[in-house]
Amino acid sequence: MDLTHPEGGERVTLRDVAVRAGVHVSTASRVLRRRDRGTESRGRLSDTAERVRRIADELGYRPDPYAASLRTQRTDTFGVLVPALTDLVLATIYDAIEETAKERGYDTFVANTRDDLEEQRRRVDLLLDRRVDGLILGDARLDSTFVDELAARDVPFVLTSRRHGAHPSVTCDDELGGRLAAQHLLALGHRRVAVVAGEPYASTGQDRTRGFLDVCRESGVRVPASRVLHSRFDVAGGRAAAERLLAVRTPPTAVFAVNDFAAIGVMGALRDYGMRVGEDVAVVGYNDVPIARELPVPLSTVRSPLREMGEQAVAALCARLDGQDIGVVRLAPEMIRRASSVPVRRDQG
Amino acid sequence: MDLTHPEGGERVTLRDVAVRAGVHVSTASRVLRRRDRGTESRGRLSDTAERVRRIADELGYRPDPYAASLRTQRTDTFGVLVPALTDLVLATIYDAIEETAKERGYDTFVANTRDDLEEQRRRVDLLLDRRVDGLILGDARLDSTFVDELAARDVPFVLTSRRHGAHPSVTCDDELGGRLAAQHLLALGHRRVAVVAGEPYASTGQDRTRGFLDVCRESGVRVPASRVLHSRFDVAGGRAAAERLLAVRTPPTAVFAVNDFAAIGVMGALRDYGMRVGEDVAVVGYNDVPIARELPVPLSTVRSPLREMGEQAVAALCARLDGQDIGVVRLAPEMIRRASSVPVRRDQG
DNA sequence: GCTCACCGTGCAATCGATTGCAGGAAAGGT
DNA sequence: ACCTTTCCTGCAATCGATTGCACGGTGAGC
Repeated sequence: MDLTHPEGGERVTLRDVAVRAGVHVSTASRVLRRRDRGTESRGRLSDTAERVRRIADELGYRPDPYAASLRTQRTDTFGVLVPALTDLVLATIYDAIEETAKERGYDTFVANTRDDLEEQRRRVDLLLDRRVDGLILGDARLDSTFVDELAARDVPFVLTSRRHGAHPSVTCDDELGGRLAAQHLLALGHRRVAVVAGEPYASTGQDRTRGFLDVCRESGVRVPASRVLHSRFDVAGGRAAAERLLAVRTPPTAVFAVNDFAAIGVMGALRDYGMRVGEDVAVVGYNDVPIARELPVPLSTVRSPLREMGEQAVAALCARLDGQDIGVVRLAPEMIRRASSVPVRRDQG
Repeated sequence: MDLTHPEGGERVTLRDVAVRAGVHVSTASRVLRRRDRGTESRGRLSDTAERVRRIADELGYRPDPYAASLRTQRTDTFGVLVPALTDLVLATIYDAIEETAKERGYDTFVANTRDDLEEQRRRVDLLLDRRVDGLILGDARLDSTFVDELAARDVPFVLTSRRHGAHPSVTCDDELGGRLAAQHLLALGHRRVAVVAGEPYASTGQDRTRGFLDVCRESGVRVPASRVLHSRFDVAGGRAAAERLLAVRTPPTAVFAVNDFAAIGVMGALRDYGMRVGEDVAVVGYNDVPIARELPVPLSTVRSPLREMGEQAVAALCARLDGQDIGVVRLAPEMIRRASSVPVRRDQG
């Protein structure tokens, strides 16, 4: 067996490379470290450097990132917190975060917090134990001072998906998104409208709902509190809210759900009540996830730039680590009209 | 300011605790390390131990996991590879993996490989650089020898979602699942059936398709090759395949898609061709993701125990690290009947 | 009262890298 | 030809923990 190139056995360390190349380990470190910097173009390599690199390649040397961080006090990793990866919205944002971070030389650690305050604290502590260089939080809650505490502790972080006060964040302009939805439904002639508003502690639901209601008010359309219901952001949540909305004498002719999955739940409830989506009740969602357009009744929705949010969140965190000051970034939403929302019928009055 | 308890400043190290407690750092290490073992019950603590613990708590000491792994050569972390976290099926499995791993004292690193062979190699190397104690692969490809190579390198791993030869794996019994789908559709009287078969390199799609076709053959129902189409596992993939299936003189009366999202894509295509799901063409999916039952036409599907797969995959990997031999585990699927598949009509014959 | 075992503690090496400092060689300037 | 600058390299300390070894004290056993 070829003991000089251990495959499944012991790892090749910098020392192995150095010994083999007949140089000191510090020399080997410098040579290999420079390579990473990419400043290759500046002049030819010395013989030694050439040799060290060749041997490192031959031996399949891979530096131990932990040993390096121990010394440098940097880990080149980010921690990412999400309420749940099974939520396609957050999964998409995380996907973009991971990809962008990698391009910039960072690895990421994700953690699910199930929107639980205790879990949020625990997971952040675990991530900080792992010496992450910064955090991206996708689960900020308006009813918690946790992000304020983080800021006070000087932990570098950026919020995404949900914003929180003046803390650095990259989100969709949800208030505008809510306004677009309202303008759309009102333009179709709907006057008896309802909102499936999401969790009260999430800025997403709150802002979308506020924008929506603001436009209604400005247009003189009254929306009683009984037609604005909080809900979970998933299918079951939308369904539960819709069941309450429909169990009245004059149900709404249009429902704005602040999340596509909740909107799908609303559609399910409508079906069970014998009502046709679009024809009997208009439904508008939020985010424009890929299935929205393929549903048996394609879902009208407000598109939010999910991947862009992830990308910019990483950019913002990097900028922050560079000492720059990033503020609150809001990306533009776009109204997508589909078959689930059509003009109100006369008899729906 | 209270310099004895640095909040945002330098970290508290074991040395700080030791000095403060008036003991050697090794003593502090031993005391705190024993706590983790949980063998607390065995007798009262010595004064020293008591003091060290108290001080560690007061100072908010948190051990540096990297420094520890450097010495112990264990990281208590697993690496997890998935084709994409934006696929709810894999996200759900990962969610269970993460939770189970944490219960057993392991942190996890996830990586997306987009089902790309190059990326798969790269990401595994990065995970191994990070000294993960083991890998869980959710993206094994039948057209690649990568897992064979990993096995040859003695890297501890377990496959999930997709199996590969005799390598340790925890999957759904997909062949049985395919059989269930076929039995269901044939029992409804369908004879002109089609399969949206997923990617050819995934055991999931392959096994489900094989099971389905086996039952058809055993029942004397011929399924021409033109009605078995490969596809991506997402909505767009199902839609593309369905468009080809429907662009013929006598389209099938039933379609089995090996994935719920692909099934939703099929439903979208049917709608655009003016056909009604369930009434004109039966559709059966696979996995029973939560939206399946809330779709305007609820989707019949083969339920696979996704969370259980994740849990057992972790258990299997732990067992393997304990030196035990785990074989190929297949969990039972279940047929869920809903409105998207109804008895064939006379005129469809 | 003596011996042996055991427990608690300290010492120092170690894991695998990075980096400030210093010495020597080569290159460049006058 | 001499001095200065620059570059390359080696030495050794360091990051924050863990752990084998040795030593001293205490308690048990006879």
